[in-house]
Amino acid sequence: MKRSPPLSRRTPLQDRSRQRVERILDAAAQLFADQGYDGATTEAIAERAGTSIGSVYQFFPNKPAIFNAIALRYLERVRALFARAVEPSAASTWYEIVERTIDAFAAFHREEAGFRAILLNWRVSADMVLVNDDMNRELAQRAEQVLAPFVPALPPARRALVATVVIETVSAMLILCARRPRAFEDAAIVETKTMLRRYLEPIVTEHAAPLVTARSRNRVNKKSGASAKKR
Amino acid sequence: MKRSPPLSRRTPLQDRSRQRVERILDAAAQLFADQGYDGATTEAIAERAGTSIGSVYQFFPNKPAIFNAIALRYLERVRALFARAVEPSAASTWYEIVERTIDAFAAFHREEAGFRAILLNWRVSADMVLVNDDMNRELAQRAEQVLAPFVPALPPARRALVATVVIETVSAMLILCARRPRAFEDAAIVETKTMLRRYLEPIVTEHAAPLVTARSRNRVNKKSGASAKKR
Amino acid sequence: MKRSPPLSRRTPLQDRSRQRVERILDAAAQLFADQGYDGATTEAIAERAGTSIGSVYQFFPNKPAIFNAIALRYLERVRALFARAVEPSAASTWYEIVERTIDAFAAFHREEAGFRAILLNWRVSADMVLVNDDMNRELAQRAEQVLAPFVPALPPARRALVATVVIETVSAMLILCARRPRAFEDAAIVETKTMLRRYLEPIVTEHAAPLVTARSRNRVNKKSGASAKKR
Amino acid sequence: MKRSPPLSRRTPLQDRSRQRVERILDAAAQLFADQGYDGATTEAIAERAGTSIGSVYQFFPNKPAIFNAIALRYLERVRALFARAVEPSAASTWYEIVERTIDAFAAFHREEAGFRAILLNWRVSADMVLVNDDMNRELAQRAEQVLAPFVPALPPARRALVATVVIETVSAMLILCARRPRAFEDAAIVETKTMLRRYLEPIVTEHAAPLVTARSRNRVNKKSGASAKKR
DNA sequence: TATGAATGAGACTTCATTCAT
DNA sequence: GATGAATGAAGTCTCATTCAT
Repeated sequence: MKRSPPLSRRTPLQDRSRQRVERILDAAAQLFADQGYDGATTEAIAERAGTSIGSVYQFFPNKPAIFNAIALRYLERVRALFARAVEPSAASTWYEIVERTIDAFAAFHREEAGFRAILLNWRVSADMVLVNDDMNRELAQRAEQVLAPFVPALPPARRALVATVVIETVSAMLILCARRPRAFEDAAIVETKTMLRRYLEPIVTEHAAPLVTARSRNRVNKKSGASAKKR
Repeated sequence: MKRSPPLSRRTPLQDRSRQRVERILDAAAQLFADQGYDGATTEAIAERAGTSIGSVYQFFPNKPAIFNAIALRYLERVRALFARAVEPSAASTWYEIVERTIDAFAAFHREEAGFRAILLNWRVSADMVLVNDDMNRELAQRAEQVLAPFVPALPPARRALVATVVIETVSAMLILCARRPRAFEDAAIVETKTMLRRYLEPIVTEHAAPLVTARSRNRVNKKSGASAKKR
Repeated sequence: MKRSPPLSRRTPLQDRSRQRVERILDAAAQLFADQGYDGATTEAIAERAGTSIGSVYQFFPNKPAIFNAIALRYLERVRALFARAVEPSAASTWYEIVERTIDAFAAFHREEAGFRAILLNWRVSADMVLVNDDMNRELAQRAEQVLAPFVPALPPARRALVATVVIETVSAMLILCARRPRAFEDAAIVETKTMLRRYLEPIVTEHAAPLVTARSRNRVNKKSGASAKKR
Repeated sequence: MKRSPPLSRRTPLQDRSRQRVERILDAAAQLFADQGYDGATTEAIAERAGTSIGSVYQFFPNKPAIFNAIALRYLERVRALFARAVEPSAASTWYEIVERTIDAFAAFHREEAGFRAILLNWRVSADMVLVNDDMNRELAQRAEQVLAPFVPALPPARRALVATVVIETVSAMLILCARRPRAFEDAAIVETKTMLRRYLEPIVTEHAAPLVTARSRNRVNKKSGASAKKR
């Protein structure tokens, strides 16, 4: 009897809801960036999102939950960003991957004020889950996997540590750059790349393969050596 | 009543004041460490300091000022720490200095919960000054000076950048360690030292001496070596 | 579409509406009983009624209206209850009627949690009408009529007062019993009956008949059992 | 050194606090009476008390606590009222005590709007403790003690029940009177006294003493009989 | 100067009610 | 009619800061 497609009725509603949620998150991210977490009131978030405070609380139980949702949303983008940067396109040396990844993240940090806001406003207390640390942990795990083929002879524990050091270093440098003029950023990124290249090169060379022939070892040396010379 | 010699009276008074201020800062640092900045109410700080909220406001205009004062107090200790670690005792290679400094800071981070609290609770907004960034900036400047004799041929701009990268890297790793089990810390410090050694070694080697062979001099001269010599 | 005979269509519609209203009232009564008036949200009422909040507001202009409707619904049942209890079946003495009525109401109170909820949640403010007071007022009027034949000589004003006192007393005792263990209830009802018998007996005896001889009046005064027997 | 009497400093503070608390309770009682419990906002209470909302929350953790405090304050007065009414002044018959008590409570109900507000605004939910029921329970216990000497042969359980019935009856009648014109009240009180006299008289007579001589029984009879005749 | 009661702006949150679909 | 997302007024409560004693 009520055969009219329920989806055609539901879907726009759900779409509107989703849009509303997105608008709330956008507004909150902007305000967190402009005023800091504390400075952004839930009322102001609702207003900037063009909705009512009641609607905000329909979707989020409290303010930290909004923060968490933004962080989660950025985590998705960060995952995609990372996946794209490290995807094994032809002829990628390990250092090309490192460079590409750093550049991609630098651009992301530079363009996404909301992302910087999340990184800068994270608190130990206040019900905030999934933050800086967690994001970096996940990235480090993915970096491990990317690193693995290049250093098959490296013990997993050390490999995890190396990945963590790399990720944390890049993260720290990018957060630092957010507080410095643009000119600094460019130079700092170059420097960071240099540091990581010099750090990783011996590791890759030494653990390139559990048993390597002279030929393959040479090949490896030439490869990384060449890219290293470029800078 | 106000007849007694002002000095003999003043001094104990000032002493008492100073003690009170110290007690307030100690209490606040502990509470910031335990509950976070927001979680620590001014009332709680006063109570733990064994004084009244009114007295707290006699010495500090507002809550961020307390935070800043703690940061400032730690800055003094950090300065001393750094000065001791880098002081040119006989036969110190550049790498020995780096290691000593890292070890000293690692111990400081480990033992001073209040210091960690300052680093972890710092906010962009909220009138908080002179933390993390500013401290690191100052440390970087001092590191530059320490570095200088080892790399006389390094252009000052690059030297500043290198110092900044080193300081920020160490800082980031120590903050990371604050959130990880102790076992991680030991390994991570070793790794960090390795990274910095590999990063700095070529820099020191290449810009080691003001007097170089003609060939190397030529290469150096082409690239800002002159300005380094003047100094 | 609106071609079908209005009546045949109307009736099921109205039936459905009526059912929906009943379900809403049932749900609300239960929730008022369980959570109190304030604790029962309109949303929860709609949900328990298996309908939507919008539909609730199709039938009731606001929350107090729901409360009032429940009260009204119970008033109907209370009327029927009272009517049945006092109906002049053969050989009813006035006291038998009193007892029967008390027993009937006690059972009703005991079994109808929703009814107790109405009595306990009624407020002076908040647009609540027709509860407790109004219900008791109406019952008192009916009680007057029941009482009348037994005390034809009692001035109407006093008769109204007596009826009110009786009704309010029973009402108070039953509400009290709602908060006490069952054992208390049984004893309290016996006691209440005793009190009302002793209270009413002299009244009935004294005003038994509009015209009495001096002799009969004297006789009656000595012992009121006679009047009871007469009926 | 700081020998100045601390009490002279403290006491006025405590006095002011106490006064403030009293003012808050007065204001709240008035508002509960005027607007009902829900209608009285904590803000309005603070304003009428000539203080700030913050101060209100310094003394009371939440709104129900204010209600409870008022109830408690009235409980004290009710205790005093009851104690005075029943105190064994010379030549008090049991019925004189009943009458005096009812009159005292009637006056209290009539004059204390705040007390009526408490009785009318009590809720099942909402953290309200010590209410109507509890107050009546306590009064019933005291009434038991008052009753005891007059009915030494009455089993304690029945005595408790009788006391409860009496207290609840009076309570119900006085609450009823609060909603009726003054003229009604006067008549209703007379009627209530009559009912209670008729109810209690046989009880007192029958259980006056476990073993009584003819003389003492006569005395008792004359006593209660006399007072009964007065009305 | 020390105290802590008092202040009150403003935060978060709830829920009765409306209204577009 | 039915639905339930959206609304926003209004509530309770916290806590940094002030100020009279």
